[in-house]
Amino acid sequence: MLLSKSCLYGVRAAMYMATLEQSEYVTIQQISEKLNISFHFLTKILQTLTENNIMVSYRGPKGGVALAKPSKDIRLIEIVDAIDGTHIFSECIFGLPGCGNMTPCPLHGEWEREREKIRRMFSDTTLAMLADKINVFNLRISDTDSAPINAKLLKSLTITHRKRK
Amino acid sequence: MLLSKSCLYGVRAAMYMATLEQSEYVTIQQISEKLNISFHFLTKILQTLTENNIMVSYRGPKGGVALAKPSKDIRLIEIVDAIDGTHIFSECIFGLPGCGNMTPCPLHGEWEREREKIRRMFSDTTLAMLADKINVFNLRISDTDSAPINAKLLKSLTITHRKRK
DNA sequence: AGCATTTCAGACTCTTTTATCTTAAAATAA
DNA sequence: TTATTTTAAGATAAAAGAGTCTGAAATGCT
Repeated sequence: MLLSKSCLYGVRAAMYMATLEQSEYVTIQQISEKLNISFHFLTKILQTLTENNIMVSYRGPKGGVALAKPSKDIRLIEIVDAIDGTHIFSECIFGLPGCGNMTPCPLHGEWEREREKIRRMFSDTTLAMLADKINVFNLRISDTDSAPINAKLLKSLTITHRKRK
Repeated sequence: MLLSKSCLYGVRAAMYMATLEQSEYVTIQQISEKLNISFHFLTKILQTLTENNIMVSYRGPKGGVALAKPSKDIRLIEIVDAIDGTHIFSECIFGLPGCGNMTPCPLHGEWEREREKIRRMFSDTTLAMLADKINVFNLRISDTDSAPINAKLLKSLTITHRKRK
């Protein structure tokens, strides 16, 4: 698994909040129920995101968490970096410490290119983009509800979105 | 980490054996010392590879393990599939079960493309190719010995190898 | 002020992965 | 046969990841 479970939960929570697109606080309880994630576990994860200024939190009644910035200004890579760390995208594919341009492993160059593409995928994607897709196509974000969609329609969007870059 | 430690160790051991390119058995003891991997742990990993017909083993004096086929006929993907399983390259990036073309997650299309490229990287690479690189450029395969190389020279090889496809 | 609500902080448990240790089994050579 | 070398197999231990629980701190409401 490329991303840890904590990271996946954090991303999914952030996507959910982006789909609401409201300036009010949402309780972690609500998010955990909607996404079918353990409340206490999610609490810990979202704490990390508030520490990293991706979310803001407020205690007490009417409290909860909210995105710290408009969803169009939050990129997936910020969340991944905050929770799983930046090393994912600098690590040797064979786990060799010190693998780099000067002392490369046999697949260093190839993997460097691939992991850079993945990183770009994460940094090219904003929460707003994801939220749009989720709303327009009723895409799945939880592991419980299924959301059968118009696959052909989605494909066309995906390609368009790619070409724009 | 994309690949488990077991998988990394298995790949490194296979690469090492490919650099020797001899038809005789190599003891796991020797491999573990050369690559600085726990002997008993490596033994278990290589057992998996013999079960999957990637290596053959022989007990007793003069025994050890050997590649089951010429190194040019063994592709990296075989080792990865044998140890970490094939699910790596079919998994949803957000870990959502059932994510697919009919019920996709918001990044399904993008990730499907990337993971397919990674899989291709593994299936395009044979042990012989890796062994060649290691021998010619004295590349590192262990975490102990460092092997400073001619970076510019390597880069040219890497690009050539890419263009051939 | 007192109470209910909600995040925060830390300790704790459970599970999986990683690693080690011990003994058995197989093959070889003397 | 017997000693030796080596993989096979299983039990156990350590570390990391995933998840749970409890109490404290902050906030709003009555």
